[in-house]
Amino acid sequence: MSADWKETLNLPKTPFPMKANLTQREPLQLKAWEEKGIYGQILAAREGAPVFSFHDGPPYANGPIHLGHALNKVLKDFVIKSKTMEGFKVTYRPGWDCHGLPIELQIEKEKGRKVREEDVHTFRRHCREYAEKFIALQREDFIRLGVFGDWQHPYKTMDYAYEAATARAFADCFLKGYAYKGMKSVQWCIHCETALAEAEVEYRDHNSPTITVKFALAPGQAERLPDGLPAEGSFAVIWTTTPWTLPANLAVAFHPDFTYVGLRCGGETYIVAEELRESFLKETGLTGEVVVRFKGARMEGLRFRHPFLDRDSLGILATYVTADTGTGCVHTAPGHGQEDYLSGVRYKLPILSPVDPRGRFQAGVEHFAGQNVFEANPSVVALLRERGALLAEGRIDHSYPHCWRCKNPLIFRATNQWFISMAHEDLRGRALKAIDAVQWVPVWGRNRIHAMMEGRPDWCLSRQRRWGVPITVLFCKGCGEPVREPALFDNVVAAFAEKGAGVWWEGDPARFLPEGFTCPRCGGADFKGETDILDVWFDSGVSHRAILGREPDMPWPSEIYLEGSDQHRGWFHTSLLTSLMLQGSPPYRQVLTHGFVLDAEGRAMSKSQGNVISPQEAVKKSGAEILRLWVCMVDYRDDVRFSWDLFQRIAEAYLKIRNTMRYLLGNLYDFRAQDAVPVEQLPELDRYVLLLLDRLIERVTRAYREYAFHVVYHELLQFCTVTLSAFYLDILKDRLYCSSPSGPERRAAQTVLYRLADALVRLMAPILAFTAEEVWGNLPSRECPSVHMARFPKTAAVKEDGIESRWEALRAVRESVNKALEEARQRGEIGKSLEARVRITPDAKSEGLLRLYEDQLPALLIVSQVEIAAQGESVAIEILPAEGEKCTRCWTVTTAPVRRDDGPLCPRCAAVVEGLR
RNA sequence: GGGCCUAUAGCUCAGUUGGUUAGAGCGCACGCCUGAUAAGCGUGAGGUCGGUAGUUCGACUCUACCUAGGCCCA
Repeated sequence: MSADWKETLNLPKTPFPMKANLTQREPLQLKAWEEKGIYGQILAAREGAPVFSFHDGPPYANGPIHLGHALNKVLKDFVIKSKTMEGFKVTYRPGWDCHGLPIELQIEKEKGRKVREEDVHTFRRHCREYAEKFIALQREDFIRLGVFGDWQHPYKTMDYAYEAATARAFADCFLKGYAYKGMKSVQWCIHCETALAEAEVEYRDHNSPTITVKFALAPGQAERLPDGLPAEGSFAVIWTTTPWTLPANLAVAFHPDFTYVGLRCGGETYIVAEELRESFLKETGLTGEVVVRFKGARMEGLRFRHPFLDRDSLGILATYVTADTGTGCVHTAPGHGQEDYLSGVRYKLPILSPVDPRGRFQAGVEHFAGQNVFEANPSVVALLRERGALLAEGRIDHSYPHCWRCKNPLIFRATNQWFISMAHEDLRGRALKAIDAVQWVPVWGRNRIHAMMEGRPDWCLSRQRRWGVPITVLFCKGCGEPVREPALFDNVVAAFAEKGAGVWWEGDPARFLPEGFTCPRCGGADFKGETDILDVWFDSGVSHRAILGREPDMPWPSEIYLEGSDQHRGWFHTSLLTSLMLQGSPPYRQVLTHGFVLDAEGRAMSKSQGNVISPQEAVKKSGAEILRLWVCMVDYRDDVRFSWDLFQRIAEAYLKIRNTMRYLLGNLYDFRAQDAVPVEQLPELDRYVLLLLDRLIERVTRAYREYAFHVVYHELLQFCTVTLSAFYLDILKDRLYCSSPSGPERRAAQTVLYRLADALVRLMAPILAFTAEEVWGNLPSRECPSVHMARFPKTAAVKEDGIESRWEALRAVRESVNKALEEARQRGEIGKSLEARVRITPDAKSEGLLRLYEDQLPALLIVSQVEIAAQGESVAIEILPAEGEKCTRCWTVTTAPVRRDDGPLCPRCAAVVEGLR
């Protein structure tokens, strides 16, 4: 009768649960962290350490966070936690972007149109409260993800101190000569009498007149014309749906690469794009033949006569000219169209827009003064007909911009706006140079932002809005000159810092001028305040100035900016510009970008597609840890996919890592640091595994340094599954369970397990922030209260010649034996591998190795017996039933059983049991 | 329409300067174990490397075009 030997085995024991129960456990962990002030403790633990300056890009304080936010903040947390574990002191002060149109629109939506009548202070208070509400909401969600930072003191662009810093930054740009006031064409509602932002424009169908108009070639250009184009009686023919913009016409645009033709119709020659010749003839009912062909590029610089005004219209080139409608010659009024405006700027044309805010032509406009522009359309057509310039007219239904509020059609109107000049002090050139001084990850980010910087127009800073930082400029009422008195700005900034930017609208802003100030230009003493506010991109673009360099732990510049790749146009871009204006060099040394979160099919998530998954759902389902692991696993430099299927897979991978850690802990319940066996006394297998651990540490810490977090994931998981679970730990079971509890064999194994647990928990801590802490608390001993205060593990620098190649060969043998065992198992000859006896016939190459390790092979292969046969031609493996009797304690089959009343034991177990008495 | 980018097994990733039968983990299938047990182990099946054309003795790797998708513009 065999006894129950289980009592005599050292089976794993641990309070560390197999089931993670993350959704319940994480909130408790967060609470514990909060109670002991983990973030402050970490910083305290790094007192005196080198500082790694990290600056947070502020998300917009609107709406709950989505997966993109989660991706961004978790990546930042990886950086912060890993840099901290590298030994740096890393302060993380999160921020929020609070001003701007989206919040204004939300307030108008929530409170109705009446808020538009409210005074600016009440309105701004609504906006402020709205932003606060979402900051609180988003903050909770970010904290829930396990992101450490100074959540009690985030920066907000609406903080009084921040608003003051923004105003200071603008003032400096202005005083340095970068900011100027100029004209720009914007979408304008003549009913609401306001400029509209892109988000406020709705496209709906509209019925418009269409007219085909000829512009005569101005005289005296014969030598510049393409051969065959008559100097007299030639016309460029334009087509437009907005006749009323003709009084503002200043140019005719041609596509440089299109082929144009001169069409002889009666006595006149009409210039149209060749591709549109047929539709032109059809539209006008004319017949004609081609007399000349030339490229559009030939038209540049030619002059045409305005059809009813006494001025010329310039021939210009533009690649936005299309060949699907019209004539290929495009009527260009820089004051009445976005593209027209850009062309106007390029060709230095005036930005003519002789229309008042209510949509009426201004007094000086010949023929149409005082008329509403839409109502003026027929008058313009009539005048064209009268002058013989009208070749055709008709009507068209097309998509046209409308005001989202009053639903009326919009017009493009040039208005006065503040700009940052890209040319002043060679800002553009310096920006392009600065881009090359920054390290862009991935590298293509450099080309992306470089192209954007190269092609961008001057930065329009003005917004005709209320929720933002005012442009604090005063103009002399006498001569219109803006005041450049530094004391004005000092006063404004001081007032903002104390009471917020809202004070600009309290009373006369001229009160900020020094006593008795008069206009240096005309001596005037009356001043008028600017009413525009700053573009929100200016707010966030000066965050480096507002936040960095004010305390020693957050020096300027930031080591790194880390945001989505859309920020090449956004925050990276504006921050670079402000920094060059204010500091002369970039605000960051390195810029990392991540891609966007897509659905399972690789499509963008959108409400209309109904494929949106929220981080809140994910956290609720499986816990923040799994979401963090998702962020870690994917290569964020490209777009990343998210699906529940994938999420499930990650949860399983998590369990693998968790269980591996649990197993390590479970075998350390009776181990203390002083029980450790010196490395040189460890069995070779153990030393080999420590060597593999060294390799892992090297690879993982390098991956962290390179921000290649997906490599961390794969390395850790690979190590847990392949090296530990399937190899080392499986082999170790016998030694751990069956040896004498405090004997050298078991203590050696435990020494390694402890090293493994200690190293792995540190390596995974930046990613698995919750689980690592849980493991840390279950280690036999720890050097600090939190794993997040600890450092990354050091390699033990195990150096042993040949150990690796020998063990790789042994593992190859193990693989072959496993195959053979499986075959035997399939044949029903054996069940578990301990029932087997393995006969290996070595070849010349392997014999030495096998004989050298002969006595270790049964343990290594987890079989009962191994026999090395005489050398053969090639390696052969035979599986036979093990000979002898099964040890009732360790289940190996032994040929030398020790017979006892309570069943046979193998000699090892007999000795151990004896020792236990 | 333009700029930048992506495309390797069902999923997440490796694939060095172009050089043998393209790798791993997960998942899946089948089996073992029942002393990590809502665990552990083993074996196996999965890929015309998005498509087409080219350069080359040779292309997942280089070039062009195309397709699908992403971000930013227009």
